[in-house]
Amino acid sequence: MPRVVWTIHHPQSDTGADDWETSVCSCPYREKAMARSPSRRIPSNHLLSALSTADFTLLQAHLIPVGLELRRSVERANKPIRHVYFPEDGIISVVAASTRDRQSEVGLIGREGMTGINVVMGNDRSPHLSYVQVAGRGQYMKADSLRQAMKESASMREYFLHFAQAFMVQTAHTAVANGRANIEERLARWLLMAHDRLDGDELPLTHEFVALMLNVRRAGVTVALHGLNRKGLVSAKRGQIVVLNRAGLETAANGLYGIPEAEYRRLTGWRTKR
Amino acid sequence: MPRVVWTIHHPQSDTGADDWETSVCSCPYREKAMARSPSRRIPSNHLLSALSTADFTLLQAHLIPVGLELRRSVERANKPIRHVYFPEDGIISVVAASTRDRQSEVGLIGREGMTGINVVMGNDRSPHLSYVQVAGRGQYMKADSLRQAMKESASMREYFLHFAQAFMVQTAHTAVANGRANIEERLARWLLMAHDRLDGDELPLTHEFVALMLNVRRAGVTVALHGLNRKGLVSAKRGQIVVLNRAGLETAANGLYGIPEAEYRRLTGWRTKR
DNA sequence: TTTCGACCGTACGCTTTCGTACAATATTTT
DNA sequence: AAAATATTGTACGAAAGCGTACGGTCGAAA
Repeated sequence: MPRVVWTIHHPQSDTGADDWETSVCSCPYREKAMARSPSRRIPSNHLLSALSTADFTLLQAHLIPVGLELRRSVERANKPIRHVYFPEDGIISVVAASTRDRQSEVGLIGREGMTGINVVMGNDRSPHLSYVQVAGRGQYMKADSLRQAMKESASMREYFLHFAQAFMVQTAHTAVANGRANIEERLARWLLMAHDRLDGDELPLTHEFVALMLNVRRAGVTVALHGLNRKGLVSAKRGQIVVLNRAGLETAANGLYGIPEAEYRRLTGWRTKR
Repeated sequence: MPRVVWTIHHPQSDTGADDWETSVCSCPYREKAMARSPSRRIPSNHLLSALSTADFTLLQAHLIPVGLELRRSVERANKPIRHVYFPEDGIISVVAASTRDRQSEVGLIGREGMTGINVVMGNDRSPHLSYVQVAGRGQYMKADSLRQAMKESASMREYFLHFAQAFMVQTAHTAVANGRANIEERLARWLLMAHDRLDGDELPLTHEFVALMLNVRRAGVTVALHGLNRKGLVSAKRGQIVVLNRAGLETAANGLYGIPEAEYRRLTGWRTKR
């Protein structure tokens, strides 16, 4: 396998965090929260928008809008976690590294969640690393502030723990996918997960990049993508994959997509795209 | 793939739970606990033995010794969890099922831990199932009693959450192993994990059985086992695999073994065999 | 002691994926 | 506009693993 190429072209990485305030979240939790407190400025991160007003207030002063630039390192392996991120657009991926050249994505976090699960679970580090894989924007805050807020609010702590549980299920299904699915199935699953976490249907992804995520050859992704294309499920331009038919992709994922998503729904109220 | 054959021969399954009181745990945590309260009857489950006397007292009255018979179902997918188990010998495995015939082991629990992580995390169910994969013995209690105890003791709750975190790391590395390792490497990893959780060096496992765990052909296990045998790391009889050289197996696992184990150590104090 | 089923060793053709390579095209830089 | 670079399409032999099958052996039950 060739060395990882990190100078990947990502059109989205230019946009920065300028327009984060104008973004729209159609999830019903937001409407409810709006009704509770119309003046409250609610970020489109699902966890933040679903918090009660009281809980959100505990966090509000600590949250800082931030652009998630491609490759920004969010957590390092076995180093103290200083900040946690609540993405609103873009993807942060969690990677387990057994050796330096044997890394593998084990989970993916976007607008449905947060980084720093270990902080939520009462710890300060983990052997995984995570970094921004698709540029976007979000909010972040000091890990210590989060700890303080969770100490003050049991409901917040419980809610974030629910998210952690759903994330565990995602990781488990990554293991299943790696063990028992072919490239096309895994690609379908990954595209759906990315689609859920990004604005629009056009995903700014190169084949090389997706290959990294799936731990397969770049050429393998190209071929699998042609397969999905032939079925009319996606179209592809240079550096871009367009989702045309979500339902079809779910079929193509052959049971690998859906169970973790149902857990996100059940435990945190987050709905994926339809 | 032929339908799962569950009538596997397991010598150990006869022994039942008769001798659980006589088993010895050499972990230093036990010694310490003994010193604190010499009359306290400490199970050889690591989590239980490492609890403070006060915390253990909260659980003690609820714990019931139990034989873990092969195939006993411990948790069902999406069904309320009624009991949690603290194994002392034997292996319980956690399985994610994307479809009925596409199951995959995502984690493995023995004397270092407990089932019911979801209960610890404030929930009552999970989409995974778990059942006894290698017969043994342990203690179990009602999930509600555990909830009550955790409500009364923050330190217990935190400690069990630490275990849950280490378990997450194990799951993540299962994903890595499934994605990037060959059969022999995965076999070495799995044997080490099983060895850590069972008494003695003789593991009562058939090839068919290990193949189920690793999601590979039975014949693939046979061949891989010969590879390890040729290197002098294991020997094998009918229905039994004997670990001869742990250090060698760790080398053979090629980086796939060790990181989760270090987390168990760091977060819960559990030491694997040497 | 014999019988029978569980378990293990081995083989063969097939499929998937890999590693690698090279050319063609799109985009950015000079 | 030309050059450099990034990205994609495609190909080919090699390797790993699969599905399947069959015979041999061990151990438990009759």
